[in-house]
Amino acid sequence: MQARADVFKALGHPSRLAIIDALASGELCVLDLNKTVDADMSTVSRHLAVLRNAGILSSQKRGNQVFYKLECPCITTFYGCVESVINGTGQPIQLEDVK
Amino acid sequence: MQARADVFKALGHPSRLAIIDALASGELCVLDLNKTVDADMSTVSRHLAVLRNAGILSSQKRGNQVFYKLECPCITTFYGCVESVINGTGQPIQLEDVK
DNA sequence: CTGGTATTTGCGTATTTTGCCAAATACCCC
DNA sequence: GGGGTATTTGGCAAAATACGCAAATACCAG
Repeated sequence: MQARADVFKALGHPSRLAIIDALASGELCVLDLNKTVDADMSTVSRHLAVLRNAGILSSQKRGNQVFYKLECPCITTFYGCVESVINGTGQPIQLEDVK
Repeated sequence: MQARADVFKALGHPSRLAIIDALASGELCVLDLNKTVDADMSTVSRHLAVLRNAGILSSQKRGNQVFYKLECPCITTFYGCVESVINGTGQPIQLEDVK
């Protein structure tokens, strides 16, 4: 249960979701990812470490750079469900609660 | 993107996952949930608020008590994928990286 | 309205997360 | 070896989370 929570926790940051989005179309190096995330490169590197430690990404060093890859593309299939949560599909959500 | 992250963040705590598990079979009141979670009732209440604010649960007050219900049962379909992340199914995960 | 049960909220504290800078490390090319 | 690029790590401060206790609130029953 803690292990599950760790995976979700790793997904619980906008920058990390942006990284996953970027990696959905193929592997990228840190510098590439840094262009899409708008944070210090060291910060991006730490986000990548979080995702890698959770098992969501894998890394491979090639020459000068480190390439990251989505280890589990099924992650992106979550989004449909997450969107429905956000939009309140299924049941009305009290908007003042969602805020 | 922030909204997505908020949903995942809400899922990123073992007690909250336990709550979702318990609610998978039907709605329950706070006292019932408190039995399955092992934390102060006030803490459980706060976890419930987090899940509700994320749109994952809805609440309905009936008489003396408040019943919580899974708003989006598709959440539990995440688990298959999460398990595969945990187990490293799909692609080999370097264990020394996952640590 | 009084007592009792169910739930939430205020508050203080401990812990975790985030993010930057600067320094360290790794690797390539010359 | 020396310089340059790519990435990670140490250290620190700010912000967010987690959690228990006690108090507040809501509601039912008598």
